[in-house]
Formats: sequence, structure tokens, C-alpha cells
Amino acid sequence: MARSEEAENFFHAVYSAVQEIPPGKVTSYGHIAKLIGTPERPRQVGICLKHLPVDTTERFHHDNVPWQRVINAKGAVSPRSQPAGARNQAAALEAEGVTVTTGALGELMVDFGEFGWFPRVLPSEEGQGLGDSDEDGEEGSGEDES
DNA sequence: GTTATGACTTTGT
DNA sequence: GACAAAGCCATAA
Repeated sequence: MARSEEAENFFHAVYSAVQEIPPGKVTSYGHIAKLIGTPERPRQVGICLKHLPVDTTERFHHDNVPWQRVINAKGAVSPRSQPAGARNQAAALEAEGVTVTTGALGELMVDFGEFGWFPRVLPSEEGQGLGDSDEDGEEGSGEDES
């Protein structure tokens, strides 16, 4: 039944979460998955971005959703099976002001300490999201754990 | 209609 | 600390 609508809602939530990402910052799939209420389904988040409509007539499209700011938990962009696409994503991130390091293996590792990581807290919002629940957080460099 | 793959993460050894 | 395996949903063949 509403599976289709649920799926659409899932997509919508992912796009909204990605749109909420401020410029100069990046987030991971698991993060968005958690934001939308599915911390156990990060894969679907990637699928959502993969199916991100390029049609500017849609509510969300490639030009409106900074999907490039979404990276994997390893702190590097996903090669997805096409280094060109990943590299393009890295180039876009650099254009945003994000420092991306190219590994010898062709891994595009994102350098955090330079811009900071997107807050990993749940604004407790759903649906509308976009709230400004700016948790502020710590931003300071070195927040990450390691 | 079924099988296989994918823009990943988490847990276990 | 590092490597390996399992799980999820949707698209494509």
C-alpha cells in the first residue's frame, strides 16, 4: 500500500536533509539516514541520491540538492563504480571550499578539520525539517573521534 | 515474476 | 587496529 508513498517520503526526506547541508560542509549517508529516521538503512540514502531527478521541474533536482556534499562514513567520496563521477564530486566539493585529498589509490578523501563536519544531532524534526535547529555543536576542529 | 547489483553502514572475529 | 560478512530497498536485466 502506502509503500510507494512511504518510499517517496523517504526520498523526499533524503533530499530535504541534503538540502539542509550548509555550504562548505559535508555529511555522510548514515547521518542522513538517521536524520530521516532510518539509521539502519544508509544504502537507501545513496540510492535516493542516485535516483535524484535531474529534471529542474521536479521539487528536488541535481541542481537543487547538493548531493555532492554527501560522502561515505570513511570520510571519502564514493567511487560508485565510476572514478570520473567521484572525481567530479570531489571537484564540486573543492569548488565549495572543501578540501579534498586524492589518495594514491584514487580515493578522494575529504579533509575535515578544514571546514568541519555537519552536526550529527537529530533536530527531532520530521517532514518539514529544514528547521534551523542549529544545534551549533562543536564545530571546533577536532571534534571527531578517532 | 525472479535474480543480481548498488552512490553504504554496522557488527563480529 | 584491520579485515570480513550480513542487511536493507529500489532499479535494471
